[in-house]
Amino acid sequence: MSKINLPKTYDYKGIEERLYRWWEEKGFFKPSNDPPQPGFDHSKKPFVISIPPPNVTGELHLGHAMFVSMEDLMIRYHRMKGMPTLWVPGSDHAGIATQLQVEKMLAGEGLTREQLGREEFIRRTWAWKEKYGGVINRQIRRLGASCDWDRERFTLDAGLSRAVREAFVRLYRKGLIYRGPRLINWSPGLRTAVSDLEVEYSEEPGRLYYFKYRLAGSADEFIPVATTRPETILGDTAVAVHPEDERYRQYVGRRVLVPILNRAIPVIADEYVDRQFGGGALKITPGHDPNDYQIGVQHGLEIISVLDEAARVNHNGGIYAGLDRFECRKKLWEDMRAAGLVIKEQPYTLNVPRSQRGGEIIEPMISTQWFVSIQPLAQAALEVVRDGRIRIVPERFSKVYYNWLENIQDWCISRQLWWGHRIPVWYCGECGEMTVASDDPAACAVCGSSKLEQDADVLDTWFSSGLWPFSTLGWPDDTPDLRYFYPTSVLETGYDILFFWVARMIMFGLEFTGKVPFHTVYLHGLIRDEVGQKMSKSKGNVIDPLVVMDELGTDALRFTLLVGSAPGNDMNLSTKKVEANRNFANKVWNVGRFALASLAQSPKQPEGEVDWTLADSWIWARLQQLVRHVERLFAVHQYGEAGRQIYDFFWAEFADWYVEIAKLQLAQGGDRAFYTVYTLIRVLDACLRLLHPFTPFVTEELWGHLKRACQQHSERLSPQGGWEEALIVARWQPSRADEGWEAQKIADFTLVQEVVRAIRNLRAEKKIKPGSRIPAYLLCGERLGVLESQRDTIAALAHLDANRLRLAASLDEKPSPALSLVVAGVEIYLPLANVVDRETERVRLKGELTAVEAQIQRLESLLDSEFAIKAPPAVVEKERQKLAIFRQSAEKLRQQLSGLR
RNA sequence: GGGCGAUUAGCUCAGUUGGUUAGAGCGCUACUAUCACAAAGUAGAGGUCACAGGUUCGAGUCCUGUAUCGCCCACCA
Repeated sequence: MSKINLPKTYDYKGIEERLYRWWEEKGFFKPSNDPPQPGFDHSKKPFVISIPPPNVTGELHLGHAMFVSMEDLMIRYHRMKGMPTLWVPGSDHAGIATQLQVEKMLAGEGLTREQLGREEFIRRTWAWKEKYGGVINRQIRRLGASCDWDRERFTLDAGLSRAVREAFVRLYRKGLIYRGPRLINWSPGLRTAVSDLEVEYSEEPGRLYYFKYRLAGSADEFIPVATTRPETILGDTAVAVHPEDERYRQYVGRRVLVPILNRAIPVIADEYVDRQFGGGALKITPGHDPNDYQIGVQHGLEIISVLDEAARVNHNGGIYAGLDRFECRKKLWEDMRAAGLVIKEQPYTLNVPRSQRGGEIIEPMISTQWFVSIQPLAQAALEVVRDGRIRIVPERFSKVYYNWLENIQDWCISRQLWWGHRIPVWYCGECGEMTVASDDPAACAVCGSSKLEQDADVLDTWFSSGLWPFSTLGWPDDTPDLRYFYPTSVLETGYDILFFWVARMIMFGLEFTGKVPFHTVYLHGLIRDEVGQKMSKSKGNVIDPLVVMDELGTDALRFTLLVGSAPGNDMNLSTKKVEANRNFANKVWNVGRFALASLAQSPKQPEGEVDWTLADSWIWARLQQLVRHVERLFAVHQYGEAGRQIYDFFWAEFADWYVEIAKLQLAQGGDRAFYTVYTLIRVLDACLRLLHPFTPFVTEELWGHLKRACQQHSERLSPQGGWEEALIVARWQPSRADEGWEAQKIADFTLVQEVVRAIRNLRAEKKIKPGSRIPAYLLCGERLGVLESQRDTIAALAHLDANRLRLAASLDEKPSPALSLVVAGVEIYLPLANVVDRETERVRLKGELTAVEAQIQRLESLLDSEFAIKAPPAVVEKERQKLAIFRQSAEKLRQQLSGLR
């Protein structure tokens, strides 16, 4: 092998960064057809993805690595297909997460945000964002993300803030946003409202407390009631019983006394009450329980809040005012026990609502907040998926989506935070009326007073994320980007944010642009550790993608994530898998080295006509099949399966077989060598194109070497249409239909493979010295022509002595003594007297014969059944042929057996 | 309570228009420093495709049911 200056192992270090910088500097990440550029053509259909904006506070984790890999795959594929592609990057201001982060930093300085004041706190948060906010997107670059960084957006930047205000004002004017007191989920630690989605329920051991609700004006009558949260007794405004419950019917309409407080409240009847549970009666706390709230509203009950914003008991709690909710629970229960009101308590499994963010226990509370009337939006969002204008992949998630939207509650969008989009509503100090405006108003819209104060709350982070696909393209302005790139093509993300984000984008997209924001939703699964557990710092099972990229290369990580699981299915990741794919990258690299070295020694031009070998034709035919499969799989979003097939073809067929045969063909020199190099180059080039969306770095690097070497060598080696500037912008390998000759070549080559494998197998079994050249007879029957033409190949691959290799249709006198075997109807004899033991051979051949006879029997009965009549003729014919070959084989095995005697 | 997914080799997983000998990687066994690659090569062992029915000429694949595990939604105090 001539010297080529490529290292023996693929060394991604250095290559990845260099290539990424080069791609970016060259502008390859920008759409090939860009509205601001001269020659822009509006009629060309673009392919567009909006990135799921990672939290600006974030550090790269495998979830990011997953979506970046998947989206970059789609983007690179469509770019190579020649579509103008745009991948809009950005990040999310992540209200709560960021605010907590900055507060933590301040705490280090002994400061609180209250001490700083709102304005200064926000200034500090921006400073923090400028300093650390770029980390996540630098990490995303390392994955090879080919986003148009010139279009990078941040949910809190000026343009997007304007979009948020505009959206709010439009919804408000349409009557779809309202403000009012409602029972909401309150996070006492964060001191803010959160939406239903931000509450997670966890099963935890707790207690169920039974106690007496005494009837007013009666010394001994009481109704037994059970609760899991005794402190809420302070806010009870009724006791409910089932209307048909004989035990308590008599009490309905009378009044009972709230323990300790001795407030008199009514006994009401409601069918909601489960007679079987607890004492069969239900205390009603409309101020602190969602179900009780419903009942309270229906019955016109008083609603009493007993907790303040830190979940301490407020003035309504009488003597308990000022106590923390859990202290109160204890104290009140003790007092009730002392008062003889306690019946019993028992262990009980609770479903505790906890904050998705801090993990603290959420309190349902009455609070004045802003809400979106979600019904009309949800209806529209349901329709577009039902009628197929948006397709969700995998399809099963459509059902989940429907189910959620059909049961959706109004969305609480106000948060009592400082970091975020401030609600564009001003309250007049004179007349008290609201002014809702997209631009800061100078005066009250009602009375004209300038004494205005803006609402202190900010919007839920997901409100701005919901606008992302179009706000990033310039909405509410009618920009060229918006006109050309919207609606986007695919929205790709994890199924865990289907509700948080995807559904809201669909609702907002339809509402504000009148169009679906994307046509396809592709949902990937979550990444877990080797044994299927969620990765978490406390478990210590976290795999850091940055470390993996450092140690095994970006391509290896990407390929693993892309090929490791089916769409929507979770994936268990282990570094073992990444190692295997690192090995694959290395395999690609080394096939490349081989091709380049071969090229260096090849004749410049052929002198005669093209004369393809069987191997040449075979690999080409198989490549065409592969390209067609990949094309079909991509069309149905089966990217993993496509990658797997490319992997298998590349390794098990191209590298293991074609490259080995190429070595023989190259040794022949002349035109044979030239056309072998040509085939190597063409197939390698095609594979690099197919692999590029999966493993962009190794393919680009190798392709660059290949291109330069070919250009120096010969015009004849250029791909059709010439060499493109870079693989990232090269044409996707076109798929073409078979021309008719392929099936036979594949069948012929498969026979060669079978013969070679059979001989190798027997050699290994008989412990014949590896590499030693041994004699052989091949009795080929009607296959003589094919095998004769592959004589040298077979001899070399099976380590036969070419001078003592004899091929014939048949022989009257069989070689003996000899090891013998039959494969696909071909008889093979290895006349090696020293290893032949007649008895062992007899046993071995008998075993073979039994196996073949079993197959014959199976096929005979199959072909004798209705199968022969009802199955498609082609399928039946295939089985007939198999049977014929098995019969041949059986016949020959019998001969061999008798020859042993 | 409702819904979804998974169940295939020792382990981790593919297997999407149903086609008759079920694949990969890792691990395992034997052999191999030969010249693209030892991060490799060659050969091999290893599976009643969770279970029970059904549809079909034919089921890992479609239907029904069961079991186990996991997830989502709802939230009976």
